[in-house]
Amino acid sequence: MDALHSPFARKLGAFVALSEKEVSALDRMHGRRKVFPAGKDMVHQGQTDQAAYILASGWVCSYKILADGARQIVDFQIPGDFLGLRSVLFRTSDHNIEPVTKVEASEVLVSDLLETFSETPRLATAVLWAASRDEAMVVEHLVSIGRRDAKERTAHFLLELGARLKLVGLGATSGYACPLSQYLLADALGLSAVHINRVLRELREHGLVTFQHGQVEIHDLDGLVELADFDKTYLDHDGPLLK
Amino acid sequence: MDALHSPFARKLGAFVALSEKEVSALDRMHGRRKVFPAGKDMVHQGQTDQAAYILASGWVCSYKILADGARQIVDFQIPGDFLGLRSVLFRTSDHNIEPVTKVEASEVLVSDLLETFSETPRLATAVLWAASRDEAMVVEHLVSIGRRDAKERTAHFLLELGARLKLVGLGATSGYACPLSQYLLADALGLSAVHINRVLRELREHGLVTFQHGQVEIHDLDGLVELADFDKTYLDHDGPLLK
DNA sequence: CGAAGCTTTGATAGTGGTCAAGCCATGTGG
DNA sequence: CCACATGGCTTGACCACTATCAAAGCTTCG
Repeated sequence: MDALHSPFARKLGAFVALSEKEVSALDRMHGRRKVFPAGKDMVHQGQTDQAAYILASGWVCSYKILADGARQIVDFQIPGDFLGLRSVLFRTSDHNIEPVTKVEASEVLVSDLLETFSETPRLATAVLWAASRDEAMVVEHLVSIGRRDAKERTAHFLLELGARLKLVGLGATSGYACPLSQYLLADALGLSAVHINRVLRELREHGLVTFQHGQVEIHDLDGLVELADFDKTYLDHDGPLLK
Repeated sequence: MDALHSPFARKLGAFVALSEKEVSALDRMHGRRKVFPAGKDMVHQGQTDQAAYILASGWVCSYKILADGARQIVDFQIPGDFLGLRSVLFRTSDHNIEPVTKVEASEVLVSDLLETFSETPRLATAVLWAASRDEAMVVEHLVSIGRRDAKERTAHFLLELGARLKLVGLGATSGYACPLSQYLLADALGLSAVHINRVLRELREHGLVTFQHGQVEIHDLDGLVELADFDKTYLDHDGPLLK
């Protein structure tokens, strides 16, 4: 597989223009490749010593369960995303990770990671840039749940997901394939599955987006962006930010 | 001032047992001290090149404003907390920072920070540990807003704040001084100020907590912890985790 | 073919928002 | 020293958004 077309390289390439040397350093960072079946937790709350992974294919979600059984999904990870970078460095995991689909992921050893960073510092910048973007997304997610109503929140979510997928070559501004059930959407957006269903219908009836049969089709990008108060700079990644 | 009693040293000391050498290295990291008046933004969304600070006294909040004027507070920072660590390293700030009270903060130069880290690596561990805890708190905040009702959410918030304050010597498990208005609480918890008021009354009437005249008094810790589904390990920091 | 999971829709109810008004404390200016 | 303005707190009335409960249709899969 051409490394430049691996989701991870594509994503980092959007931040930092990568030389051949850097791309091959990226490759060497990947350890053993593992496969996880859908639905069976990869990591549990309180688990220690788990590895870090780079997602090669498939989607996973990170979530927490409350005492009353309610679940809140904090984030989804898609191909090219890092998994458990922070928990491997500093703490036992404080959340669960579950594959949404069948997942392929490369294990990353901390030692390899650090070595790569010291040899090719621009990669360190790129990885930290990506991590920082992930964090900003959690914050945006918090804002969404706190201050946007169900329709705005759903619109924002679908737009953001689209932007992320486009970055790794898995989607276009016109739409993308999305394996999430309405239950998963509900747990991510802090809503009930029933209500998500109604909201999706409304968005569809207003000619904004369609989400059916695992496919998101964006029919009115500007309308969605306005509804969601979406930061368009997320969408405009024509070239690397750092040459 | 005895450095061990500075909030920042106290906080890091809860993670890593600090030697005298490390404490003095911490001191040297502090740059010029600045004072900010309450209510006037220190940092705006989109601003670049702002400095990082360590809060010496006073409280600040980090927030975002939506197009319709709604505000979501992402986090409060209290003495001993780092401010803008991440945005100074990687990006223009994507949120605003406003002092809740008059604030004193020491500027931290990235160069000094990195130098300190390479000379006393255990401090790097401690700082990153603290940063990682802050991130975990944002996630917990997300979970709260997404899946806890107003009463649980408020209880959780007051407990967490208490735990954080205790860590830097500004509170006890029985209560603490808290300069937040009900409007600020509302914007942090994703509720309206009116509703916050009702919730606080309920919590008071149930004999759980009192929050009046800038003072939080915890009357029934166990009851609160159970109501909020609060992770008690936050509370139990008798000694450093890393000797 | 039956089971299981996901989607869809209706009916009902509750949590929390909005609007409005009054109260209290503080601070400022006359 | 009083009058007024300001900002925060408190309460009531009303209503909207979203949850919950229930049931039915659709797919997928063994």
